[in-house]
Amino acid sequence: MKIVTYNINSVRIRLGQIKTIVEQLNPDIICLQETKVEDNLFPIGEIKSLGFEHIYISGQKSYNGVAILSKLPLFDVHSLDILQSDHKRHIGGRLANGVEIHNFYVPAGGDIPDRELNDKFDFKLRFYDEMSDWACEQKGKSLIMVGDFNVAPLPNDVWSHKQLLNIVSHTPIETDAMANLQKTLNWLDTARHFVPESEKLYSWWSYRNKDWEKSNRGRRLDHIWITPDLMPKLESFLIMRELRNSENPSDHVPVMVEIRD
DNA sequence: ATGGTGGAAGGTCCA
Repeated sequence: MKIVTYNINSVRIRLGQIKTIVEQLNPDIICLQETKVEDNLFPIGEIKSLGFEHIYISGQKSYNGVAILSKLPLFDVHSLDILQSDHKRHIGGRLANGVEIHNFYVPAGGDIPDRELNDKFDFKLRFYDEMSDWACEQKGKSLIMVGDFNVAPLPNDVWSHKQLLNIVSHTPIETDAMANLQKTLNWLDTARHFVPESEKLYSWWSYRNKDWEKSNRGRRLDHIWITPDLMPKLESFLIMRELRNSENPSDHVPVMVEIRD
């Protein structure tokens, strides 16, 4: 079973990228973030025609929005409202084999890395605390948690550890919050299971760099974590870097893991 | 200290 996570930054203008993902990876499940569309305007028909019979959406106008596109049915699908914000930032459900999939879009947190000066940064940190509380309640389950977590945890998850230590997404208070979440169920960061921590690894490059590939100032913001019981089933991992060069790309690229059924 | 780009909405916010 192949699972992809992709911050698509508007599902309606990037159906072509979904088609490319299907052609090149043929995933069973695609988890999207930042769909940026209300549910009644979601392009259900187009995505069904790409082979995803089961589509689960939790969208809102203009901002946020998550979706799970699946060839397999999910059960007890639900959308958590973390911090009662009305932001659509989670959708999850359970596969027939009992494994649960949870798709999160963690708040970006604004520009100023100070929770006193910046409400969005405070919101992000509280969101992580809520996720940790939620994870503690899931003890004993087989879980796959994916999404845009908006934190690059390790020194080689950013282009310059030193230069990003005070930049939102890589500050110690954020990487600590993420580490706390990771400790809750001893989550495995699948990317670093396959790619050693000594290697640079990114899933996002800003739109604001003239030549993203030449400057290569990336960050690894998109993650696929699993509970340790699933570790023996891991088959492969891929970051679909080339999609950053597609026509009209998202600033994120898809991240994929393959797990034996 | 600032601006660089993009999406959606719609005379601006969020990333």
